Amino acid sequence: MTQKVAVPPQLAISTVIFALRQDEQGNTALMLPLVQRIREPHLGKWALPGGPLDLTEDLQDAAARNLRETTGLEPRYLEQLYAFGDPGRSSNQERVVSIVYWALVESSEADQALENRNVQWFAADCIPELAFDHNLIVEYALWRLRTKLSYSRVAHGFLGEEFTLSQLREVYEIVLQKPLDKANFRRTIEASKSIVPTGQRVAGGSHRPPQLYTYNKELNLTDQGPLTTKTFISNKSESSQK
Amino acid sequence: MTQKVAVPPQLAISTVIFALRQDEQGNTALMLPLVQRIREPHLGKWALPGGPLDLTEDLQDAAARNLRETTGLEPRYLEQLYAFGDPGRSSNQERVVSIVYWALVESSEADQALENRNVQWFAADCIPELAFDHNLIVEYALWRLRTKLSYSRVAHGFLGEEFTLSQLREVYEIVLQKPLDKANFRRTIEASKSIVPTGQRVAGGSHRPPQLYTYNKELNLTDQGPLTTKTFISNKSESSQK
DNA sequence: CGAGTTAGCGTCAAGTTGACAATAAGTAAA
DNA sequence: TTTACTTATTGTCAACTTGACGCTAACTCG
Repeated sequence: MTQKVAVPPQLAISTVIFALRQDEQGNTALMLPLVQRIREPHLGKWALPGGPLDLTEDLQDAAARNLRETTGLEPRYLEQLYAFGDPGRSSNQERVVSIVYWALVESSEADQALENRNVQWFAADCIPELAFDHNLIVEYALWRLRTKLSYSRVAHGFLGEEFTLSQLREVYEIVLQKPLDKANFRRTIEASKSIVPTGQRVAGGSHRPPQLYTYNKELNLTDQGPLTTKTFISNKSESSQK
Repeated sequence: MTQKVAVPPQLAISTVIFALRQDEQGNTALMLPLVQRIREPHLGKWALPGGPLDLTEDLQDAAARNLRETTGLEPRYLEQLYAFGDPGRSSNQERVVSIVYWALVESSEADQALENRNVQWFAADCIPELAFDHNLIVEYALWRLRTKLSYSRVAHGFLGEEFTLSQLREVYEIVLQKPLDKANFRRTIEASKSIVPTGQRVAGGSHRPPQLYTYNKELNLTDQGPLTTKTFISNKSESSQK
């Protein structure tokens, strides 16, 4: 085997950012932002946002910064996905180990996210050929999102502070790509105690006004990794006020 | 904030190795090997086996090597756990990001594992104060093992090629620390299709001879990380013959 | 006021789960 | 050889969960 490298493995952080957003046809779809590479290797190809790790920066902070820098948004949910480190996944000149995070951002904000020649949003089920092993990474992140949605309560990462059951169900339907029974969905969610009615209703629709709910902050969702890792489910109140 | 480091973050691999083994009282217990640190920082404390990443080595291979070097054993199951990278988790002099794997080794072999002044096995529920953040890591690995045992079929990582349902149930009972109903356990496992009867029985006990089973190799257990990562459920036939 | 629309509740059958009783098939003692 | 004992394996039943689906509630709009 040839000695390919003279420098130690590089460490990088990348982030798979999910949001529900309008696609070209105006339908709400699960989408993610990609950046176009402006240098070799893989110049010109689309890739996950990411970059090297700052020397004194926490891994998760780096992922959040990363997200902020490419989209201008704050994560509502952020969790480590996996560390990818195959030799040769980057190029033969250098070895890069990427610690990848996945994030959810609020849909209402995602529509105003940065977008330009270098940053573009793609529908999750319609991703072009990406640089490096990023197609694999996106696949895995998608799988994790879908799996986690089913057994955990991460869906509110897409929503604002308050939402109706229908909105919540819509999130599930779009992400899982299948229709859910209204009544059973309500039953399941209510049994999980993960939401609390605010007492307010949404007037204005030409139908019975729905209850508004908030997420139950008492409840510790499920694992987001080891416990010391700071829990990253932001509330509106923590970040900037509208 | 002070500039603490002059060199880039170091990359290390560590492994949490689980086996069922006889403890001092002769009971079978969930145990793991630790190594004593022979240099600063944390000189003298117990720590997870691990070391720096070889330049051209796959992450998972490094974990397996690691395991082999400290215990002399081959992993029967190996999966990435998490990447730990808090600045300051190692020392103020250097920053180390550890990619941690967890492994299962076969119980029958684990009893013959290497053990000396530098390597010692500890009961999982009785771990001393460890170096770095390794107590946290062990806690998390334990949580993952227990969770995964319940919804996935990793238990055979502790067993040989053939085993009886009682042996399998004993693995569950020891790891989950609670008794399980014989009949219901059988029903659940059989429904999962994860085991296949070999047709052979174990004679010799003063009771009805039990069936022997093998794991169903057709079945892809569950996620061990992204799909390209080589699946690491070794069969006896792959490694050395007894 | 009636039509249209979504919200929210109720019901039922099928499937799953936990507790536990009953039978099977060996070995060892009487 | 028969009986006692032990674990294996099968069976049953009630409680709970899940999916399918219908019905009523409460709005707006024409």
